[in-house]
Amino acid sequence: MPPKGNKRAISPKVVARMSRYRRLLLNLLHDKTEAVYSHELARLCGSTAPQVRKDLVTIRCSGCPAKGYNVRELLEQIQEFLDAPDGQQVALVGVGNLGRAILGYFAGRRLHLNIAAAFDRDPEKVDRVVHGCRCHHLDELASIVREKRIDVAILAVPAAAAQELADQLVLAGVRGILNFVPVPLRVPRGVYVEDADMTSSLECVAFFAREGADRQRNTRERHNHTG
Amino acid sequence: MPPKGNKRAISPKVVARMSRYRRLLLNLLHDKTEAVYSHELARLCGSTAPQVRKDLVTIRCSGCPAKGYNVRELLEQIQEFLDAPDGQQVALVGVGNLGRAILGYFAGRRLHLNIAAAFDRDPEKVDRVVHGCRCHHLDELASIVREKRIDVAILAVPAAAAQELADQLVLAGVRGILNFVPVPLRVPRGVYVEDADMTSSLECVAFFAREGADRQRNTRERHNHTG
DNA sequence: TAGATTGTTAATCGATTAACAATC
DNA sequence: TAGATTGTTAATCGATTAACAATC
Repeated sequence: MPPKGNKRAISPKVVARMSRYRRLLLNLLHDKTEAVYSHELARLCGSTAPQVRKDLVTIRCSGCPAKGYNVRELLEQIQEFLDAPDGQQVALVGVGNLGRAILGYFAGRRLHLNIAAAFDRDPEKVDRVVHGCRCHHLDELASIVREKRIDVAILAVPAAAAQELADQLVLAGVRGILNFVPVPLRVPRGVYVEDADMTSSLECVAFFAREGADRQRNTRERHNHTG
Repeated sequence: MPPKGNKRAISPKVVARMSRYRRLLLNLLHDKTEAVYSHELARLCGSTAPQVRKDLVTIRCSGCPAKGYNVRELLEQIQEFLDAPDGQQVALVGVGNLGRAILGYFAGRRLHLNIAAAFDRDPEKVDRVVHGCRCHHLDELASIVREKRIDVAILAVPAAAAQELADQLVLAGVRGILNFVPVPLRVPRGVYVEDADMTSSLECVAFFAREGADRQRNTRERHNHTG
């Protein structure tokens, strides 16, 4: 029995969809579109109209039957839902091939998330600046995480070091980890881990490429009769 | 109503878990462990014993109450389930920061999946070899995909080019796409797409780091009373 | 008003979890 | 036999989907 509390629980899937709605709404705003219907948003993000409406109700957004949803209003409410008022600081742990690519990837984007520090054990990397982010030695992890009030971490280290570093991160105050290491992390309650295991994902794609199964989203396409 | 057919459908989640079991079993084999119980596997991969047993039943693996599951046998059956008999060829489309990191990541691993070719539009990258993989011009995509019998693709290109390239890939015979581009791809039925949207994942982690929600897996920890 | 959309409430679907007989 | 595990069958849970009254 989950505690439920006074608010209904938000599932990771809902948050991920919010993130996608935000991106689409930014595009629509850029195109000076003033209002959207749920079925338009659904088409743009590969979902369904009822799903979109339900998501928007979840975060107390409302539209009107005549015009749909006001893009600017919707965007503001989704931002308010997704973003911390003062932004959030992120640490990258592990500056190998993948770590550097991740830095480069996020450096280009204007997120409310800021990669405030990177960490590695390799002296070659320490004190260098990669894609605008300073790399520190792992020894400084706890102090810098505390100092910069970092509460999110991206873990991209060798498998053998993953659990130990996760423990250190949690001890230092990190409450969420995006885990690129193909190792299941054990974390205390209250800490959120999302696995981004590329090997597992690729093997899954290969399996269905071979076996020819559809994922559910494709099945839904039938309902989006547009044009 | 999904067609169901004569075999029960396999869900992506099951396949992803199989991939994780495989990795753990390889470790166990390396340690010369001969047999495992479901609860040991469950602990190692952050799942539950009934879940593991059900998964193994799904692919017709059986264990015996006295010894659990034979590691070597289990591994063989999971390999048979996951891997194509003759291997599968993969194309990487987009050799930017992320693309190169992906190449480096998979180059180190011995998978039954082989990244057979990379593609980019940039003349600077064409004909270069990155992490052991030759980079071709996008113009050659269709011919090389057909020639090398590639049926899986990793998409890591700018958002604006994603849909067009996905269309080309599908036309050339690709049946599965691992999509790192934060754009929903429209593909015909029978083509499987898995989204690996890092921005969305990171925003999700940041949200729960702030809101302090547990993911379900953490809740399950209570059942694994070990030691 | 008529047509289309919103947002709620109920129904369906699937996956996870629990319970238990069979097995070693 | 006794204790623990396997694998099945039933129950629970949550999320998605459908149905419909309210709204513009």
